[in-house]
Amino acid sequence: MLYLFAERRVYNPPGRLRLLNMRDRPKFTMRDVARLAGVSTSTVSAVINDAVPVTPERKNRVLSAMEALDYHPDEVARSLKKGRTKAIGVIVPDITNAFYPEVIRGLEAAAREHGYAVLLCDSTEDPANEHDHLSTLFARRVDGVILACCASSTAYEAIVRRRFPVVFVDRLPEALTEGSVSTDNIGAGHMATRHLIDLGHKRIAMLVGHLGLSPHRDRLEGFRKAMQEANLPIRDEYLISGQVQMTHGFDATLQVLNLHEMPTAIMASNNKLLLGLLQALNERSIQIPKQLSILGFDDYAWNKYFSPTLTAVAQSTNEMGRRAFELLLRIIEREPGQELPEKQIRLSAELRIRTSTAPPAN
Amino acid sequence: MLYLFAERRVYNPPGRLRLLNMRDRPKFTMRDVARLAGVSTSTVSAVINDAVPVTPERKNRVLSAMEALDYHPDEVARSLKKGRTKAIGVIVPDITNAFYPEVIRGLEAAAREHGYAVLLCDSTEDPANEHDHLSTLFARRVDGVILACCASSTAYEAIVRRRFPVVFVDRLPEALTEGSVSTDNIGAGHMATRHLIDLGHKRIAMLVGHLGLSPHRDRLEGFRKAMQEANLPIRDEYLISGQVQMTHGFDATLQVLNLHEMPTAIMASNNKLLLGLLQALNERSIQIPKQLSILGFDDYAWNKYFSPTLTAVAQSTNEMGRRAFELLLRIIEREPGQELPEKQIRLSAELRIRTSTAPPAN
DNA sequence: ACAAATCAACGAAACGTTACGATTCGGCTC
DNA sequence: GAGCCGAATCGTAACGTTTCGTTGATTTGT
Repeated sequence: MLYLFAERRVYNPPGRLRLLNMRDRPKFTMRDVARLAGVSTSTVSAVINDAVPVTPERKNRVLSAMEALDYHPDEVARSLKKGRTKAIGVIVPDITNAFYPEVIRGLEAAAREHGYAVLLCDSTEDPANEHDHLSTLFARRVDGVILACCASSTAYEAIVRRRFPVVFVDRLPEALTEGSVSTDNIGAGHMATRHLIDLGHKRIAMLVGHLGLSPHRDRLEGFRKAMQEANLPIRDEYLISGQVQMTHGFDATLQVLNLHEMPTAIMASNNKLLLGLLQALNERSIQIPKQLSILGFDDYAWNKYFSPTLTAVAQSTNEMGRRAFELLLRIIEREPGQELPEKQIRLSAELRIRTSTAPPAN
Repeated sequence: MLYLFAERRVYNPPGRLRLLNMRDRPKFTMRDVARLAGVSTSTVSAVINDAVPVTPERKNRVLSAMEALDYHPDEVARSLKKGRTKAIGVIVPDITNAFYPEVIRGLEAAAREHGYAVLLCDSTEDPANEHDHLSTLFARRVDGVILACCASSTAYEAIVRRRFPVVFVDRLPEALTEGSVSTDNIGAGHMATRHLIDLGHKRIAMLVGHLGLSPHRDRLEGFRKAMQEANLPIRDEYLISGQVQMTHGFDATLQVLNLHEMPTAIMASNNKLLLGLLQALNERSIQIPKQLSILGFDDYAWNKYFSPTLTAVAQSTNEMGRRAFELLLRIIEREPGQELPEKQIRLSAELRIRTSTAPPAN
């Protein structure tokens, strides 16, 4: 029997050279370490993964052999063998929107603490890109995905169909049954509106953003709730929905300003719409907050340096990222039967009152 | 001989079950596709990689078998076999600095066009983190690395020692011999200073940032050059260096304002220092540009909405990312002997003049 | 008509790990 | 001293691909 295996060598096609794919310096493998330490590869593996006990003497021999050869286990081979890559995919709709880098920072730190790598994808608000990214992430066998989906996303079905570990952040698909972490946007919208109502505003407009995106839909719902509670009329011409970029904020603002009864306050449902709003008001030389109060969602360092300083609803971006990863990890590691204690996590927002909101003029 | 191999089966330890590591639905492999299509796995491989010719009839059989099983090649196995992962690592010092997401967007788009995935790492300006990230990227066998290094980085030696494909972006290590893409920061500093000089400023201060970082060092050099050309004195007390965050900008500004002969203009060497500068001026109620002109590096959408609007030097962030990837790709794919036509790429910056700079008061 | 060349397809080894059954070796009990 | 046990170690198959030498079948050249 030993003979038999020895014989196998004979069938190595002769004259085949072992080609190194490394550019120059040969990389060492477990086999080299094993040879140098005078043990089997299994022992080296045992030392690396320290699951199985190894006597201290041998362990040291292996360790110093690893040291001597500057050996580092090949994660690719390990992934193939284990069926786990220790990598996750993250898809965001627009990495130049300052909101997402903050989420990513939290997420990446948490991932790294657990030895996970992050594959970053930017869908540029295009469902086709999102779909492509998802395919390549699947092909690369990531252990899970964190997804802030874009409008008309088809990702949800694709993922659920495959029962792939996923956590949605910020933007959630409708009829969600998977894990998610998001801001309590209904509460946030309510809180923001309530602030304006408390100041005495009755005619409040909102640059709603895209109704196909859950944060915007929810903030609108919060707005409606607050208005109804205060018995204030909700006027359709004050609610401008559409897209989420700066130019849309600009156009929407002009549309509102051209109404023959102008609102006394305008809220913008994200930071890019807010910039468009500011641009339009600038152009029309409208004074804030004398003529008009304004309020935004998403709060960044520079909001404090606009003139006037901007009242805004701040989200816990860093925590959102961190919690999203932690939830994903639990989903990845759970046993088949096991259910999760909490799947839909909602983070509360915080209103930061500055000088862009004030009681209305009249 | 055939016998011999047939015999091997016998030595399969009996009773060993093939464990699926998939959660539920079994994933299909090339073998399944081959069986269904009635061809060998090599033929399936040939179809997938279409390097070797395959007759149309078989090709179609394979294709429809792939379709039927919803088969997607396992990139992990492919990577192991090929010794190439089609993945690159990107290390940035601070992803919440709006500069880097813009670079990343360009980079990621270019990478995706070439089928490369991006492993994102944030070193949070800490060389120890940077070093860790580099190790895990090596272990994961990425094909190359794009690196914006942090101060006191030790990455350079580690990479050069291993002869690992790398492109530095934005922040370059000293004595660089590897590929790089960066802004012509000397030119940018010169251009910015020149603009202030042309307006009539003679006493110009600069929040220099960190002298261990090439962009800051270079912008200072540009400043010096412009001052010398104009025969203006360079006063040490007007050049405050140190760290690069907002608080440092704030402190540095106060330091300058407390001098008994104040400058008539201040430049901030990055966007975070600029925010600190604004905060300090706000606090001291100093009017811009009446009492003081200010100018920043890095230009973002919101710079247009500060009051006054901010004059700034804009960099080609997107292009920086794209070019960095393209250069890295050439390095990865080059043959051992071959040299590269251009290794150190410098992108020119653009001065955007707005209302925060004006002739000095007196 | 036959050797040589071309071509598509196949089979098996190999990439660098891990998993797991088999083996070895003390130490213990009776 | 035979028999047994557990712990440490070993050897090999397997993960899912690609690579490449080999094999027939078909075409080409003379």
